[in-house]
Amino acid sequence: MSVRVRFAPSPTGFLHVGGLRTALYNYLFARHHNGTFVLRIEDTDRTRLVENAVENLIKSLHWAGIDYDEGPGRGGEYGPYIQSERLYIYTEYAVQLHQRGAAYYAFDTPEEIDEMRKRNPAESFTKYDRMLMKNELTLSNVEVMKLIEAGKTFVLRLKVPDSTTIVFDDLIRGKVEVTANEIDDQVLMKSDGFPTYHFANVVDDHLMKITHVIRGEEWLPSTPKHVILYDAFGWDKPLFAHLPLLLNPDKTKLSKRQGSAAVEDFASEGYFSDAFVNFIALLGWNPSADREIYSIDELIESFDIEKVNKGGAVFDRAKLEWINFQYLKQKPVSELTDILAPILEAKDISGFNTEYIEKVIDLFRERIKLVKDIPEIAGYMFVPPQEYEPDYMEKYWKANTIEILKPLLVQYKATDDFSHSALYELTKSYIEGLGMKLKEIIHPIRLMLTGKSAGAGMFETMEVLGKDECIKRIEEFIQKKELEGI
RNA sequence: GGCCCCAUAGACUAAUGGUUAGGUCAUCAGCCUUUCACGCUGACAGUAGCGGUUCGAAUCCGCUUGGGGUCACCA
Repeated sequence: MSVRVRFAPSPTGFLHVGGLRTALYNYLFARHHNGTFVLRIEDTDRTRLVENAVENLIKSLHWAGIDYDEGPGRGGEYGPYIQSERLYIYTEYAVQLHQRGAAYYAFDTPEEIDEMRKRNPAESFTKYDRMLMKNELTLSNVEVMKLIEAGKTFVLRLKVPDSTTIVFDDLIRGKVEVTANEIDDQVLMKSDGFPTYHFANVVDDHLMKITHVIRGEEWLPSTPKHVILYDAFGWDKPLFAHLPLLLNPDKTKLSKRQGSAAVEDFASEGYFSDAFVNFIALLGWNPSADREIYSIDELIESFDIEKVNKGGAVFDRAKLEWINFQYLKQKPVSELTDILAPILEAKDISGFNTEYIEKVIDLFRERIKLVKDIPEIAGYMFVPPQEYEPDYMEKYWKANTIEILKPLLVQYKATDDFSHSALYELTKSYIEGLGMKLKEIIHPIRLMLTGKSAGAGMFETMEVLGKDECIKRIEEFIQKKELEGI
């Protein structure tokens, strides 16, 4: 039987990083087994619907390079893939489940249920008390009919079997056991006619022939309810695999409160999607541990759901940045230019051709974390420095600096070869001829050209900046200094 | 609190009964040097605790401790 897995997010906002990891593992599993990866939208909570959430979800998945075989916008023979379009299906199966005696109708109002829960505040577990509430088990058939005819709303509840033990196998955790007494009579169909997650997810996974349910660990406690449903319908169960959670630095479930948890934020911050996926993949699983950088094909090739860790993994930004940097070093410069160009444009920096931008990128790619850092760290490559670091000035600008510089400037003007190696030779022989060290002149030059103490190699920077620009900046700086001197 | 899950250094992980417990990030130090980075070299640092099984335990079992998840007409 061929493998079929699904990613089933609810469209309540943006794709969560944890959601992306779940999607990724499903994707890796499907591709590894030449199976099918389904995207299903679980939008059965009408109170939490968010505009454009589905589009955002798909956009983020697309950014990450995770493509699905069946789902919204793509079709497939088990559609529709949006649960709100499948209501007639759930209704049908709800009736069937009721006929099998595995579920019952209940007429309690939310207030009555609240009251029931408050009745035993000391109780550690406030299960729906099926024998004390208003439902089919406590009312006569006549009373039930009356309530329905009176237009009273009702829900369908799962009739959890008494005193049995629910057992299921988890691919990652092994055998999990829960006694049925601990399980609540879960609402399956809400009074608005929509199914709850628990019901819709079981019906859909069955109808969509899902073979492996790979989802976050937060679903582990409700899995016994799902198992009861499969058994009540007499359906084969899929295999379950509950992934460890992604954690905040304080070990709680990864949330937006502690830094970013939305995939699109990382995209807009400028992380590379392949680097991000690489990083996420290694949170909870590692193909071998002898290296950190893996292509998506390598991840697919070696993915093994049974080797996924059980414990939660802290999302560590420092490691993300390091991995992103490894990709940054390797990327073709054209790809980086495509990223930088619009950023420059947004900052009203224009008039630079691609060739120049590429040179700037190569000069700085090992000095930045993200491409978007370039305008900040290397703004002087595009606009002459507006200010000069006082400390740096203090340290390297001496009373005689201008006198030393002037003859050198003449030589710079005279040379036709403004390559970094030629500049190096020229400068070095000049300064050593004065009995000085190279660094004694490099710092003043850096100051005049960039205003900053930190930057790329000086002569490399000069080469990229170009002869005209360098001379212009030096002359203007000297002029200004001399004016100040008067 | 009940139930469930989990536990290798600050973080991510490897080692599925036999290794001086390996790698990576972070941190620290040194080297390189033209500043900042990169790079290179090295260092620090771990099997939560206690019992048991075994010739032998990070690995299997139990207890304790710690952490997390979950207990809705949310997913």
